[in-house]
Amino acid sequence: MQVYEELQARGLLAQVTDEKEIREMINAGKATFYIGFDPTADSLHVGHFMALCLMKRLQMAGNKPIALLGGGTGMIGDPSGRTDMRQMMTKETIQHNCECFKKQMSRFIDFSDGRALMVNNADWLLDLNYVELLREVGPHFSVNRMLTAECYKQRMERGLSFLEFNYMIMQSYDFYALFQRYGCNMQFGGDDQWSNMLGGTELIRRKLGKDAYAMTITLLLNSEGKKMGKTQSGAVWLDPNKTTPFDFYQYWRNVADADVMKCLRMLTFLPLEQIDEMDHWEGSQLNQAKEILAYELTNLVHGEEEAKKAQEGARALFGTGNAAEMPTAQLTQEDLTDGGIDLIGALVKAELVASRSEGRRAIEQGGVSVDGEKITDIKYVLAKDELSGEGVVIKRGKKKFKKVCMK
RNA sequence: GGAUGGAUUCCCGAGUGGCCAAAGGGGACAGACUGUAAAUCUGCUGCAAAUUGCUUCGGUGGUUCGAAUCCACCUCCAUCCA
Repeated sequence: MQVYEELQARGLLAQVTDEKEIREMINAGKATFYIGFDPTADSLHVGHFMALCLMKRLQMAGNKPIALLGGGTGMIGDPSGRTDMRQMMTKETIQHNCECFKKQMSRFIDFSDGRALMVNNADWLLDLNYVELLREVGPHFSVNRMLTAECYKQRMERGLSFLEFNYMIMQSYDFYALFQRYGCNMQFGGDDQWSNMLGGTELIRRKLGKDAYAMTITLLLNSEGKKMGKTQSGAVWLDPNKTTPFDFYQYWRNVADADVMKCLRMLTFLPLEQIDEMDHWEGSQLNQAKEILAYELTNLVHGEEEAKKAQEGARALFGTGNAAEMPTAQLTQEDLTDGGIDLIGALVKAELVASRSEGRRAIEQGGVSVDGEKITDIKYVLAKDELSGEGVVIKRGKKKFKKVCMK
């Protein structure tokens, strides 16, 4: 099975400009393609991860990837699919974020010996002269048409600033610039980028009379139609300091039944035959599939060692097993009063609850246990000698827990 | 620039002088049931030294015994006109 067919079988492809041409080109390994990453945060998240995987798959098939950092487009902010305006970021933040992205990307993509490129659109966008740019590309964009673009739809109701309206033009200009500089003839991106990407192929055709292609990846939505990779507290990050490998593992371990197979197909590098075998699994057997999914992804993002640790820790908590790899919170002498700490305080210190009020509620509702024993007394105190050595395991709800011990 | 409407807690949204930490819904969290799933039911959802106290209703000042609510100014947003 060739790469295009594989992408298709995995359900990754959403829209393409010219199926036949693209299929031939990437199967033959002749494409130079780019994917843009706007530095909106100091870590990549799951959405980016999908794009990186795609990049890797295509690189393995002999195509040449260009990772484009949006140091310039980040100055504007992509309004696609958003209902509110993005916070404007300072140049320093953008610079910092670009550095972080760079480090993380190098883990996935082989940039050695020119097998892949990493460029920053700040290099050409920031020096553009307004009037020159207007004369150069302005005539090729129809405002009427831009306004009908899907990516602006939501914003037509709530307001769209001129700044953001220009995002499409910047992205189009990127493609045009990359085409000329590096012979980049294809652009990939999330499906929400479709109209922005078409802007680029259009511009290249009008300016240079040449063909360029665009292809989008299906957005990873759960069965409720929401973007996956988001939790109530924000995105699931690839940076272990922002989302611990254990939490990362748990996120995937906990996906809904309806979403497991889709995630395995779209996100992992497991052979399709193996995934197809799991396809008929049902009921509680799906838990195995979830474990595989969680392990595979944690392995890809954080490495084998972390993946194993996370799996161990999870098994220890939910079944019987070695508790050695549990996330731990350490207390210092200062946290203690009269040689102990009250349970509410310990919950707060271990970051299992956000405030003492929340901790109190959790205990009152029977959601807290210490070393497997449910505690309903809000005045419960942990003595110092309980905490020394191995410490105790405090569990809040079904899935949140921490080992608490003295430093 | 002009006219009108608006800004309330995580989100939507009621409240137009004391009965308001603020209805209702969503989400989140916890419990029951389960398979670390979904659905359902129940509880809960500002903070704390917790039958009480403190801080919240875009911002600043004012009126009042008392302000989310009234007044003034400011900021931002939407719609229409230019």
